[in-house]
Amino acid sequence: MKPLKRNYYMADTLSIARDLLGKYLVREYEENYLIGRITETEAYIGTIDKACHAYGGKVTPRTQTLYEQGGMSYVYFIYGMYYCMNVVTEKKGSAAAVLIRGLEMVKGLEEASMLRYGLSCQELTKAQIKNFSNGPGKLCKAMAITKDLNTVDLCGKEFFITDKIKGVENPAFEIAASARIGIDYAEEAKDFPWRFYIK
DNA sequence: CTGCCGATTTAC
DNA sequence: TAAATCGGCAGA
Repeated sequence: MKPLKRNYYMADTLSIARDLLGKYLVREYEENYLIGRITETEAYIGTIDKACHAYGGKVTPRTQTLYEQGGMSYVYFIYGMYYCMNVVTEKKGSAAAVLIRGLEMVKGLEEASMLRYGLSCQELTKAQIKNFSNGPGKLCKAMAITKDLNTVDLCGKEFFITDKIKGVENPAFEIAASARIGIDYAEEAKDFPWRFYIK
């Protein structure tokens, strides 16, 4: 497994958000690998986007990570109980990122199932399987992604994204776009078609 | 220090 | 449809 390199993340944020679909988020966790295929993303671009935490150049302890160079992780805590994981994009000083909103687990199922539901994967209902990691908070729970993984360099070996996993097929897919979820407060930005997902 | 709000999820 | 649950942030 070869992590995507730094230059991959220094590009245009919308292009990266689309291109991350079908790639694999890899997390080394207690001697195992938890791996999920990315199925849904959203772009956030501070300069022009009222939904971005760093809109208008806002700097706070939390948003500092968004100004890092592309390829860093941005993990934040939300609604008192969930984490969301982003990939920081563009050059240092530019606040932009891609939120990972959906995964299809391809490795580490048993461990992920314990993390997500406290159950062995054999015990899961159809509904639980369907809802396993199809949301930003859910996938962070399934992969044990917490604030400890904020501002981690995804060009490292323990937590990264790659385009191929040995023994795992890369199915063809079509990309769809839509408005982003859960940002009704963001005025004109709420309609930007910056959500991308595999049909 | 106080009070409101949130890039969500789940239960009712 | 609404509760859960608490850190982040702005304003006093």
